Amino acid sequence: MTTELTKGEATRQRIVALAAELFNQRGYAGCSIQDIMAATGLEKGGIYRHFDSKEELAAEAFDYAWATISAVRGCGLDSIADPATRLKQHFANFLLSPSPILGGCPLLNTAMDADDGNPVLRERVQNALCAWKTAIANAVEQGMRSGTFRSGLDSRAIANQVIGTLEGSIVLSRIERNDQPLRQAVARLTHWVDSDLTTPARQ
Amino acid sequence: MTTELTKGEATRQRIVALAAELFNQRGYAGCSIQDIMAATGLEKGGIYRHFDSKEELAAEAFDYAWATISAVRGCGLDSIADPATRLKQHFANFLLSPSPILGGCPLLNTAMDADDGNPVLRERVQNALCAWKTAIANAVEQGMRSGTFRSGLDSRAIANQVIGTLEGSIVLSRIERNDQPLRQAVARLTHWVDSDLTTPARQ
Amino acid sequence: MTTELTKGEATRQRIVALAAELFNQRGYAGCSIQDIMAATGLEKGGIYRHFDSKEELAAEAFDYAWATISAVRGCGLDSIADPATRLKQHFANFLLSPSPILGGCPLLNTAMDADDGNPVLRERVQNALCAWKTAIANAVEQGMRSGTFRSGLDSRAIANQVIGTLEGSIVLSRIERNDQPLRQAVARLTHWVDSDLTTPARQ
Amino acid sequence: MTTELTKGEATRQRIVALAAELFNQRGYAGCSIQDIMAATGLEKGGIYRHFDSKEELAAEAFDYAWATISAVRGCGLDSIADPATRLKQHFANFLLSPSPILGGCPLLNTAMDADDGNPVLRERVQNALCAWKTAIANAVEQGMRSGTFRSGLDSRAIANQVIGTLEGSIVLSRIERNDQPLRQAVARLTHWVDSDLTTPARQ
DNA sequence: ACTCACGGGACAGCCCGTTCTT
DNA sequence: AAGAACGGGCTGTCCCGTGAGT
Repeated sequence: MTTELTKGEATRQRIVALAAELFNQRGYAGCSIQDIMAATGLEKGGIYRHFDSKEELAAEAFDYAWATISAVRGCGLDSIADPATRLKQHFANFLLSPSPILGGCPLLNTAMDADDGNPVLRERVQNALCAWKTAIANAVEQGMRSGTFRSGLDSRAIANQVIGTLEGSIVLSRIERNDQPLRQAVARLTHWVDSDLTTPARQ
Repeated sequence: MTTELTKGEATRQRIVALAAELFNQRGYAGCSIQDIMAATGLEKGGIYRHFDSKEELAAEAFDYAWATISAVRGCGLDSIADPATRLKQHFANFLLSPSPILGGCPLLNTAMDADDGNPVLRERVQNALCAWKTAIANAVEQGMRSGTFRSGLDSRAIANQVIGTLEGSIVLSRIERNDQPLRQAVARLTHWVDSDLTTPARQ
Repeated sequence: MTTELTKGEATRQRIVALAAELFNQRGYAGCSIQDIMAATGLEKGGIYRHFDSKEELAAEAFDYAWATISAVRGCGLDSIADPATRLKQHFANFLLSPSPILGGCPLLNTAMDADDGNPVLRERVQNALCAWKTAIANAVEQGMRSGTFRSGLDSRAIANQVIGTLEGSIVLSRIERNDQPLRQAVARLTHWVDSDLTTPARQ
Repeated sequence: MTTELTKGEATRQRIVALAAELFNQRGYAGCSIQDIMAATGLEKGGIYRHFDSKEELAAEAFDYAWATISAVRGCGLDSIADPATRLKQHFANFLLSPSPILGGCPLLNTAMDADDGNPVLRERVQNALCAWKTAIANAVEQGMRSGTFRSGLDSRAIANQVIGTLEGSIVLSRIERNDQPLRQAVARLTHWVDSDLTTPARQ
């Protein structure tokens, strides 16, 4: 079932998709409307027809980028019943390459950008982070209920660990232009799920 | 023994210190020379007398910020002979608060900022990261030689893990405006040193 | 029939007209874009949209000023067939007051300003002077051909005399803030045409 | 008899002489202290030791330039008793070349420069003009008293004519980079003295 | 008597975000 | 949807005048 789009709506989505990439690479302040004009081939009026301000466009671009990358990171997870396997697949998905959105993780990038003086974006980042964290925590709790994971785990703390480790190693990989740190992080998190979280009996 | 400074040098250092804070909070593109003028109380001529360009100032500001925060994070480490204890003290130093440089970790912030189109800054970030990583890896290797740590460890991989986890949780703490993720990361890394790296015999 | 102008063209002409006055009063170096901003009520972006540089604006402003003042000095001349009468009317037009362009003669002022280091303006001044000189010389030659003036006159030399005398007395009038020198010059030139140039027979 | 100068006074006069040339060529606004530093080989402090401000230096420079060029224009005049001959020698002196002060006539240049916003300079220009005018008028009146000139002449008006014609043709010569207009003016003024001012009897 | 570092202030040209007119 | 128009901010430069040092 293909969604039918008006011509205007198609243009709007094209702008969002291209802007998402640019904002993710150069940051909010580092990417001008001019840059987006060049990428889309539209004139200024053609862009401002669809968005009231750069900030609004940036917010939509973040949502788009986050949805896109979340789809990759969550790829195939729904069909996995076992929480441990599901988590490990989630980690493995981070190595799918190349990243669908150039410039690293939109969550990270936008968080840095929006930390000062852009409350609209900041809130979206917080919501995205919260949703991600909840998804991981839910998996952990489901695992505890089902006996896959040993009981007594702090699911929110584990989610923090997972996300922190992944995002941190994404930064390292970006600085070094080398995905080794990320691969190591995925390997270690995977091993951690098996060795520390899973109930000894089942292992 | 106080270092004697010329008036100009004192002004220059004052500019660097204030600019470091501003750049760290708002990013390179998000912080204008005007902002630095306002912070220092100097006029433009008074700033550009000391620096040829904004980029040069930013580079020096990063060096200053990194040196400052490195001093905090490395506080008291020299007098600790045991590598395991030294690493754990290093982790604990991340919780010293408030951070001497507002706005989070300069390495992280500058990495995001300089990733595109500022090769000068980028190189400094890479060097800083490399130095940090080497320091941790050296501690690990020293520990392996002395028997404190079990042999066969990949010191560079461990350094990646440590730095990735710390930086990642700093991002989370910043997004949530809550230092809990960072505290959890420090706790987990500390526990990890004791449980995974240290030789079973000694434990 | 009014000429229809786009909004931008109207703004552009307004800038030129106001800048012409300011440049003529204060000189190229003595009049900043800020001054023109204040006079026009426009911001910098609104001015630089229409002109690539201050120099380009100054060149157009000179052309405008010269065209304006030339219109005054040439007022009514086309309908005068007799060269002697036409010349005398030309002189008399210099006393029309107040000058449509404040600050004296644009030719003089711009010549002083552009003499060093502004070849673009300098050339326009030279062209303007050349055109003026030619117009006067043509009148003299026409007069010689028609018998109004005695033959054997050096028309270029006469033009030099006329222009030199007029411009020189404009300077004196400006220094003294008193139009008496200019009035005397006009009177003397007028008498000179009648007594020295005109053929004795006709007088 | 050589005037004995302290070292400081010699430096001061050297500054004035060099500044006079520069100001005359580039104008007050177009000539910076930096330029004078380069010309004199002095540092800024070495210049400001002798003058409180650029304006004061400019005023002295004008006086120097005017005195210098007046000496040339008045060269040999004192020993000429006959006013007509003296005036004609005065005119001829304008063709002495090269001008001792580059950049044209300081009176003209400074008048243009100082017309707006530099009352100190403006007054000196007015005084210089007044003195010049008086000198010419005095010669005319002396000639009328002695019978060399026909009576009834308006000596001030004649002075205006003379000065206006000379200064105007200096401008033309400068614009065209050709001293022909000035030579023609001198020739015409000389002829004028003989034909119009001198008593017919004597001629 | 002079040097040189220093800082305040203005300026030119550029670019960006946004609106208004087609 | 295009694009002209405009307000505003920003960077880097220059210049003037001061003051500490030599």
